[in-house]
Amino acid sequence: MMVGGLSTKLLNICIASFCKVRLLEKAEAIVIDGIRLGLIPDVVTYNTLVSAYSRFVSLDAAYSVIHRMKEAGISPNVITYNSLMSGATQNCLLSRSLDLFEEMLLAGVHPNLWSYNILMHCFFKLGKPDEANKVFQDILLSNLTPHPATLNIMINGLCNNGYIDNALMLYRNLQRHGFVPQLVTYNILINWLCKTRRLRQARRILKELGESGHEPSLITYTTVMKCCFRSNKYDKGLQIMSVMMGKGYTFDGYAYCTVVAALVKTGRIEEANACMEQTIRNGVELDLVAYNTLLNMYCREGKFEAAYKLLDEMENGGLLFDKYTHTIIIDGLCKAGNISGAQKHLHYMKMMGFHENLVALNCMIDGLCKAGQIDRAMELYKSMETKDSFTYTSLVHNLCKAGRFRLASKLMMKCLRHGKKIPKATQRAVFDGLYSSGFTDEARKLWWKIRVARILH
DNA sequence: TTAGGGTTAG
Repeated sequence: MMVGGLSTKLLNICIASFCKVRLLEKAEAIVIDGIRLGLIPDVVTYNTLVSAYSRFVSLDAAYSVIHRMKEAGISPNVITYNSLMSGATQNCLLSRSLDLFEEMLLAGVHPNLWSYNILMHCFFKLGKPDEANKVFQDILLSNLTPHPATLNIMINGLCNNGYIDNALMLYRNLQRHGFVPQLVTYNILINWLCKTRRLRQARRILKELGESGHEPSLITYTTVMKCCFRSNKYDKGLQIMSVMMGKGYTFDGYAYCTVVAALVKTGRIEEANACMEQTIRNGVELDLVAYNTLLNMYCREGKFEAAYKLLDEMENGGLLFDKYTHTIIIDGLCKAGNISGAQKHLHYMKMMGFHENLVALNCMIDGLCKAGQIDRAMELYKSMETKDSFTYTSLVHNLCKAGRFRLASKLMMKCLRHGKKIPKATQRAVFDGLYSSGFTDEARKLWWKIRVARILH
């Protein structure tokens, strides 16, 4: 429909641009203005709104648009359902997403390739790679031609479910059948190979990316930089950051958080502060992860007033604290020696539904030990359902410092028998402690037990 | 539509 040179198509472009930047109220205002001018919203108008509401607000809000759509005599089509499914999948409402697929079939709407792609993604997120693979096989057997994104979802989903070798095999097979990897494909593989410490293979894929003619993106660099930090190669990681800056990449929240977290971890707080200021100057909108990074920086600096102010800011902005937020607060308080504050927050965290936050409990154990309250740390340890090598290392190390070598030895063996690692330095401290305290027989036995555990695990 | 970021011990 055209009114004085304006058309619904043009109106839809305006609405889509507001939706893209989450300005849904403005998008709705444009719809109303359009109607006043005689421009009738069409299926594209409604689908654009459904997509934005299901991604950024809620499925209920998206359904209210569908209700308006139906009232206007327009039936939801495959794009409407795909938008709902995509929003549900992105927001981890996975069973809702599967229900929507059924609902689409019941409504007599035929799924298209995009519907199957979302369905595959959803199954992978649910940890059901076999189901996802069935969908993929159905696509191959049907008359639908897979989109490169279909293959990327498959490769990433396999990696995400622990099937990296299968993903690599699929990648090679597809290449033999003429598939030209996209930059995204390379980034997916590099990321998972880095995460699983298969660095030789990661380098190979990185080399293939270089030979492909694609220019590595900000995402590629962030992935490699993070990989360096993960391997404690901080200087190399920071060198990559300099290369990125030299190449003129504009850092986004992901890149900044990676750098700030590494600087904080290595105690380079001033540089971290400068980096964070640059982030804010660049207009990067802070999300939950960025807030947590900033919070950790304040806690490490001992700036608790600023930290609490930040927590208020997060709450006022409608951000819900997650397990990272709670852990950072508890660890920060412990490291500042405020054990009772940390315990109060631990209690609050549990009330908020985070009962088994292993990392937070480990921080509490370490905090109690360092405050000289090892028996209370042991009580907490006994009450925990799961423990990891951090739990044991903290306890064993601090028991040694307190001269309680026999208990340290007992705990350490329990840890090693469960196949969990204990740093060599901690093992040595237990052994030396037993020996120098006169428990020479026990020390010798421990040495053999460590060797046996090493062979068995 | 698909890819990158945040927490703990030694």
